[in-house]
Amino acid sequence: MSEGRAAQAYTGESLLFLTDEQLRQGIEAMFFAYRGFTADPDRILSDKGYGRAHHRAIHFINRAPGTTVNNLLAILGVTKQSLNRVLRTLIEDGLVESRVGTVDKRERHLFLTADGETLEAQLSDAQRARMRAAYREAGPEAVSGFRQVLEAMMDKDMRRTFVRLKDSGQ
Amino acid sequence: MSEGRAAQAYTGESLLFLTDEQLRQGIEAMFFAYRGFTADPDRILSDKGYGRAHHRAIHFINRAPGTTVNNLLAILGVTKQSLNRVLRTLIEDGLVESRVGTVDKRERHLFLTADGETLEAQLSDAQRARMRAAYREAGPEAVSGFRQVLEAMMDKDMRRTFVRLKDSGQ
DNA sequence: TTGGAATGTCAACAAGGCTGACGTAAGCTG
DNA sequence: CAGCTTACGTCAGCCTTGTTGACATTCCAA
Repeated sequence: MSEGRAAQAYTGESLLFLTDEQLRQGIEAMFFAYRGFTADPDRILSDKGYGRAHHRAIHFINRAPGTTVNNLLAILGVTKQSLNRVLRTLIEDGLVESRVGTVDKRERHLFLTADGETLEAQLSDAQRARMRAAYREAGPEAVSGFRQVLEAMMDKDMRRTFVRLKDSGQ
Repeated sequence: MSEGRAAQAYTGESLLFLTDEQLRQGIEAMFFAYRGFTADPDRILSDKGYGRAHHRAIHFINRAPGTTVNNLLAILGVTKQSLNRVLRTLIEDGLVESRVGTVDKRERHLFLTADGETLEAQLSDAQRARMRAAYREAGPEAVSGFRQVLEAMMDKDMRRTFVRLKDSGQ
C-alpha cells in the first residue's frame, strides 16, 4: 500500500478519520448505499421493461425540459449511440417528445409527455421517499456533511455540471 | 407528486432540508459522486481486461479472506452464475485461490494470491486516494454525517451485513 | 460553397446482470 | 442406510447497457 495506516492514525486526533480502515468503511458504505438508492426505482422500471438508463434519461429531461441530446450526453457521460437507443424506445412508447430546434434546426429538444411525467413522478417519489427517510434518520447536520463529501468526491467537470443544475433549480 | 414542497418547506425550519428540491439535489449528488467514486478503479481495471464485478469480488475476498462462495453471493447480491463467471477468470488468472473446506467439504474458501493482493492494493489505493481527498476537503464532521446518511439509505439486511463487516474490521 | 458541427442510424461486440436446468459431492436426518 | 438438502459449478440463452467504427443527413458559419 502506498500509505500505511499507522502513519496516519497517529499523526493527530483530527486525522483519525483518514485511517485506511475508515476509508475502506466509507468505500463499502458507498457500495451498499448506492444499491439501496437504486433499488426502488429499479423495481418499478423492470415491471415496465425499462432499466436504469431509462430512468436517468427521464430524470434529467424532467430536470431540464427542452434540453438537447448533446447536453444530455454530457450530463449522462455515455455515447450518443447508447443514449439514442434508450431515447428511441422512450419516444416510441410516448414518454418523451423530441422537437426540432427553432433557432438551430439540427438540435432536438427533449420533453416529457404527460405519460412521461407520470412515470417520472412515480420513480421520483420512490427515490425521494428513501432519501427522505435517510435524511430524517440522520438529521440536518448529517445531511449537510453528506452533501459536502459527495460533492468533493465528484470529478471536477461533473461537479461544475452538478452545481449548475443545483443553482438552476433553486 | 405525493408530497408537495410547500407543505414541507414551511412546516418548520428544522425540516427545510426535506424539501423536494433538497431531496432531488441529494439524488443527483449520489449519481454524480458514484460516477467519480468508481472512475479511478474502472480505468485500472479496463487496462487489465476486468470490470467492476471483478473489483467487487476482489475487494470482499480481501476484506474477509477465506469467505465462502455463498457468503460472497449474499454480500454482492448477484446470482451464483454471475459471480461464478467472474471468479472463474480470477482463479484462471491466478489472482484468487479456491480451497475446499476442511470442516464442510462442500464449501470453497476464497483467498487472494500474492498477485491478487497486488491488484487489490492498486485498486484500493486509487479509490482511497479519492475518498481521502473528499474527506479532507469536507472535514471530519461532514464525514460523520456522510456515513450516517449512507447507512440510513441501505436496505435493512444490507445494513446488517455492513455493520458486521465494519465491526470485524475494527 | 465548403468545412465542420449536431444528430441519427446500422452493425458488431463485450460486460455483467438474469432465469432455468442439470450434475455432483457432501452433509444431515429420520 | 435412504433420501432430502445444501453448496457449488456449469451449460445455454436472454436482456440491458455500455463500447467502437462507419456512414448519411442537415444546416450553420466562415
